[in-house]
Amino acid sequence: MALSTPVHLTPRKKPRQTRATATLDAIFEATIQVLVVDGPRRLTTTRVAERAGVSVGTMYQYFPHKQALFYALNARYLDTLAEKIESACRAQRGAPINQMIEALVTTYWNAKTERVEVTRALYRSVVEIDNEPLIEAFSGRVDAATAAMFASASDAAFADLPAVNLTLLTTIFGTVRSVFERNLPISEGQAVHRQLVLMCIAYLEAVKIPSPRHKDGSATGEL
Amino acid sequence: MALSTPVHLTPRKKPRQTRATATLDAIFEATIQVLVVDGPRRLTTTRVAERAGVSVGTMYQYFPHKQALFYALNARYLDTLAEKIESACRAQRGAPINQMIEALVTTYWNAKTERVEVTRALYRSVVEIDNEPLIEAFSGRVDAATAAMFASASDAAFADLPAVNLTLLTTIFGTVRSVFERNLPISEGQAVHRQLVLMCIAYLEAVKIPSPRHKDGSATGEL
DNA sequence: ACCTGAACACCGTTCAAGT
DNA sequence: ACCTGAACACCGTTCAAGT
Repeated sequence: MALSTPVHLTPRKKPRQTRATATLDAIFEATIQVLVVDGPRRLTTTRVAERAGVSVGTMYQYFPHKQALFYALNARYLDTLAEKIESACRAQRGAPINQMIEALVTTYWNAKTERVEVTRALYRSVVEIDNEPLIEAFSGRVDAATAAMFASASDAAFADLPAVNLTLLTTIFGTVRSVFERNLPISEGQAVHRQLVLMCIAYLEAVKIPSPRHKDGSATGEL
Repeated sequence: MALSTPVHLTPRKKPRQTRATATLDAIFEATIQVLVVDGPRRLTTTRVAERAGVSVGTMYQYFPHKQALFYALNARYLDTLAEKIESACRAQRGAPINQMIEALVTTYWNAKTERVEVTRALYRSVVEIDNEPLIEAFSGRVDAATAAMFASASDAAFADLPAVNLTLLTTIFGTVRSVFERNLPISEGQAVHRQLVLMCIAYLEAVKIPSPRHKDGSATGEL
């Protein structure tokens, strides 16, 4: 289930003693703090080490370079996020499609807005790393989870499920990111959140092939 | 019309001689090239200067620091992009809403995919700078242009135009960014493009207050 | 098995000197 | 009015020495 990682970005060692585990946690925590307070550009290895209460040398025992630190941080974060989405999708199996969308958007939204500064810091830290493998692994997991969910919808089917699935995910993830990038106030963010749900529902309504037990027979899927 | 810029990010001087103008152009061009070829992390001031055929000192006559270089590059880019959107919106005044959406999405899409590597490089360079003022200025211009366009639609009106407008822009911009971030192949990108148009149209259909001369009277705006 | 921190290479930035 | 490039401070990374 863990995200795959290219060799050159792998942590140098796994901690074997409790002292080492504590050190690793301290380094991660310090990285987030420095990222949030000083921003990615002023994050120096010395500063992170200082804040974590270890020497620079120690950091380099666990991470071959600064990049690897950001990489590991994002891997951790995306792993947790993918798990949340997977579990939400599992919980929605067989539900009506509108409820699925509502659950998906809200799960993602809440995960991102839970700790706004951390999310923003991570969005910005991503640029420092070659994050394609991370994004790919994350996308693969989420694609699979949501596709399975949509396929199980009680009131709709889709002529080209992969395309619909990809469009929905790209739209939802992108919209949330856009809200962060524009630094929208919470109230406007919430408005966009609600509108986004409406938008996804309207889209699905337009492209779905209604299943027999559903009354509405308005639109046919045109892909 | 130009984007406003905080003092500390302003170029130090405007070129007064033709030689200086050529130097500035060379620096911008070199920056893009290094960005595309080596990536933002390996972009050093020396390397840009070398590629531009000037000394480091010359660069620092025009830009007080590396950040300012990225900033100016993005300002230029966003200025051109805003102009394209504004002109597309002007051309659509009074048109039916579906055609507006098609034009808006396609204008933005084409501008971003015209030179894919440059777009990607700029997306990545943004993290190095404090780009909030840039995004704000750009968003302000585009918000105004699209809001005016939608308000002039021949076949629809909206109960809460600002919310609809914000949602559409956030969604379109975010989706395009997402496509780049996921590194989707062109064919899938095009598929998402088409679906995105469908999605926006379905959304507008759901929230619009139809104007009398339009035949369809299905949905009422629910904001 | 894990930690330290001085030492080295390289990059951002400056400024006295040039045309 | 514009350009040069050696010089300086600082940051990423290493490694010999410590517990």
